[in-house]
Amino acid sequence: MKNIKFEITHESTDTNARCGILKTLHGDVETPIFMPVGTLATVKFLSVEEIKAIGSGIILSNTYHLWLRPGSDIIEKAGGVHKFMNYDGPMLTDSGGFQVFSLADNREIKEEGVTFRSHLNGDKLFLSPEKAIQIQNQIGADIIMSLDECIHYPAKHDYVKESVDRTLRWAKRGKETHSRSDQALFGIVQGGEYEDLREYCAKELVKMDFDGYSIGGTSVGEDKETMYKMVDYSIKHLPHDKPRYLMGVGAVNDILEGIERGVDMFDCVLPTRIARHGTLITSQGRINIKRNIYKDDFTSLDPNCDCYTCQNYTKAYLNHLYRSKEGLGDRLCSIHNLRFLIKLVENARIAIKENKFKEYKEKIYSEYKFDERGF
RNA sequence: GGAGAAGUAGCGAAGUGGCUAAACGCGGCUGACUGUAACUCAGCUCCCUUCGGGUUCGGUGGUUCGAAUCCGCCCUUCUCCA
Repeated sequence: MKNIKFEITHESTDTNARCGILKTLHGDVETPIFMPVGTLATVKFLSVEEIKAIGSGIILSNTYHLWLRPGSDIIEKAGGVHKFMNYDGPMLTDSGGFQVFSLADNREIKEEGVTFRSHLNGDKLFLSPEKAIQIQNQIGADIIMSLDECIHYPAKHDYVKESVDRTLRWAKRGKETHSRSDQALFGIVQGGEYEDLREYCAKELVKMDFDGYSIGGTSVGEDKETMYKMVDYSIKHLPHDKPRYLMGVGAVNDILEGIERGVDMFDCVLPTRIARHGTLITSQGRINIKRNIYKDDFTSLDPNCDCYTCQNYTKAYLNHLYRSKEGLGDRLCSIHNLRFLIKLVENARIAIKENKFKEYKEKIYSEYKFDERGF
């Protein structure tokens, strides 16, 4: 049984952007795609029905977090993560590699794997590339990731080289461990901001022949221009006919820049996290709905948005929900932010098919007011 | 009418001679957030301001080198008894 199939349906003539279909056993996903993050087998605050209603084609979950709670055995016993959370669409799991980065205070990296201190109770945990795959086999997502080391920025060339070599050995070990033919396995390109290391890592991964390739180690503190270079350096050496996934990227301009460079998949916690913190992404830029000026603003968030929130609620009401710390606000704003990005990418697909992606990007940029840092 | 208790910044509440423009919490304002330890975190919140300065702790008059803190009187609120 073939795990996934990727078909390129259109290549834009004005940029490197392309459209495709990712066929999984839980349904087809049109690319480019933005994937909402549901770390603990839940996109925070949203029901599966709501996730589907916003047009989400595929969602993410996380190996490290599900391993700790409820435990991958429980998920396996439930019949896999799809059944566990009552979701029948495509799903992807991250390997725990990002937690090697984000829980850096509590871990030690060795050739064999990573020793963690559980962020929940301090338990000593050991995650190896084999273990990361075994857990993901138990969880049962359609697409799974190799364990990688996501490196801080900036990092010295020597260290990055050493780390990339280890990530490559981990990728190989993970691939040899992978036992489920119904799950696609992606390798992850690292290499920091160094062109030679990105190239080296990409080429070595391609030799191992993964089902798809992720670009990792971005949005870890570098400026945007550097990040785009990291993408350029990596993507250049990836096979044309395999999906490319830019991990952890979800700012409006970053998605558009990624698509322009030939990225097929994105995921990011940004839309859901900032939604919970009261920040909303609109076609005119970000707004903070908690601000006083929205207290009696009875217009909708974004006149151009077709989401449930914009169709039914006013800024004044959302402002009230946040001031009152009512969870409905977090939910409604998460729906909006996710729908905004999903729609952004849906329209990008249309533009690509018409060979007008560049024009599309420029139109978005002309309306969207970025702050001085580019968000 | 009598007996107690209390009045501190928008609110609640510490402080009971100098280290106090006054802890802390709430409320308010602003900002951050990119493969989720995040319904979180950071800053500001008497007035003018860059340093710095100016007015504060119910009112008023004292004591003291120095008072939100001690004393007198006045005002207000609460509780209990008649």
